[in-house]
Amino acid sequence: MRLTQLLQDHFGFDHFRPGQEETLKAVLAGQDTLAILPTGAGKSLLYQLPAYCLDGVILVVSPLIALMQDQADRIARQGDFRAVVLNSAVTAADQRAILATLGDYHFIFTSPETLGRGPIIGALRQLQISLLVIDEAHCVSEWGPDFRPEYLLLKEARAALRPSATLMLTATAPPRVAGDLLEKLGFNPSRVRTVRRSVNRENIFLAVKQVETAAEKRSYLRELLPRLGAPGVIYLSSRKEADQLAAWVSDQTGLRAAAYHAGLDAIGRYRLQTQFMHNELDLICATSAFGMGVDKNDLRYVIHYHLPASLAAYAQELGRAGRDGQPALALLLYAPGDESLPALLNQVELPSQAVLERFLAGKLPLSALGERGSVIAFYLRHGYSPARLPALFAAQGKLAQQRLAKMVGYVKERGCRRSYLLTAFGEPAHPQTPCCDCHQPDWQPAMLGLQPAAAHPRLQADWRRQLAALLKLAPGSGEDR
DNA sequence: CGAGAGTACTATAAAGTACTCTCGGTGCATTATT
Repeated sequence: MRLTQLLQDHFGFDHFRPGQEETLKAVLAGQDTLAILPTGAGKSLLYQLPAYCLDGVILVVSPLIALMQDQADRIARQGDFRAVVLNSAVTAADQRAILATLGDYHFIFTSPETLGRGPIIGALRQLQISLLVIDEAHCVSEWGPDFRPEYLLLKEARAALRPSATLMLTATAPPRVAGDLLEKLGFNPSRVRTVRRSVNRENIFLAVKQVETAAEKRSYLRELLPRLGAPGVIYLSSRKEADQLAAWVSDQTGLRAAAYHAGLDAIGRYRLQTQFMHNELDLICATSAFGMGVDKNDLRYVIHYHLPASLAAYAQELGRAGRDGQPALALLLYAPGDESLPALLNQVELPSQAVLERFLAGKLPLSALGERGSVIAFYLRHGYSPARLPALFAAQGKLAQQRLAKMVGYVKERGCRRSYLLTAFGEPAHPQTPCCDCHQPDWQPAMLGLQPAAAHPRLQADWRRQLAALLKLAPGSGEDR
């Protein structure tokens, strides 16, 4: 078989991983394809290998510019192809030079925002795009109108570029998200080939711990974390609380913890990721900023201190545990009322129907709407008729509500969490052993095969005093607060 | 929206009350007026 030959010759593998061959065949036959494959399934191969068969440029749209250069470098290092990056990190002079010689490249990596800007589409239109790749395609649905609206302009970009085929890649997309993203990209879903592998991760035990207060969450963690092993991740929905929890965990358990969120600058992020990769940290307390591009396959647990806004987001985040196939734990801590924060964020991020009506009636200037005003302005600037806006935002708001309800349903589930998750993703229920806390309410880390973390030289809890001694300061004189 | 922190007030001073304020996530892209 020719594909397998290419795989051997250029990548050194004997066999495709599940879903890869089916996706490649569809793409090479010119079919628009949505590939929903779990993490670690080798997604970049899905657009690298076609380069050996197709003439023309492969255009990859990806959400994080921080990862683009790395992706391009990796392809260039493999040898046979020229890859280039176009985004705001590229100087204007370099951009001009690249645009003038765009035909020399086999791979072009860019962001939806850059793609949506004038001259680049024009230059790309002169080329034959053999494959348009939309990486992390669930972002089209999740980041829809409010967060990164340029994702909705991909529909027009695709129409303008007329690629021979489009390949959409994601690790998690329940049927509703899949349908929504296809629609937002202007596809007729029935004419798109969907390759879907199960979201089930058999080595991950699923559990929810219901408590009454935040204090109970902490005392539970103090008891649990030392028995879980390392490394692990705790997700929170606020930066401040991530900072606080990291400090508290370090103090209370001696585990080496740090906080990761968008408040860190690029250097701080890089430093933390590197330390974590080298196992110089036991756990990271993170917001949703942590994830994409984190390539650590030995996470023993993913704990959610707060409720994610959707089951898709939860599946994405918990799926980062146990990529090595070894036992891992996905635990969600829940206190009554935890759903109010995601509910609020859902509500706040979109202009309300009442506000929209008053704006459309000319009774409210955009300038009075703050950030929501700029979202409205964005769509008007891009040719959306004002009359379409209420429906666009109403649909998004409803979708967000429904997603959150599914997430709450997971917490309340009594029968089998795994089956709940699977059915939400359109798969048959499938309990297993070990499975989840519904079947094993008295589960313990050791029963799951999780071992306590190796002890590391404990950080001195009273470093302040030690430092004072070192500096020969009188006790207390160095104290702030 | 609504919880929790912070401030002002009172007027023996201290501590309690009422109030106002702040926050609550993700990342592209930024290029200029008095």
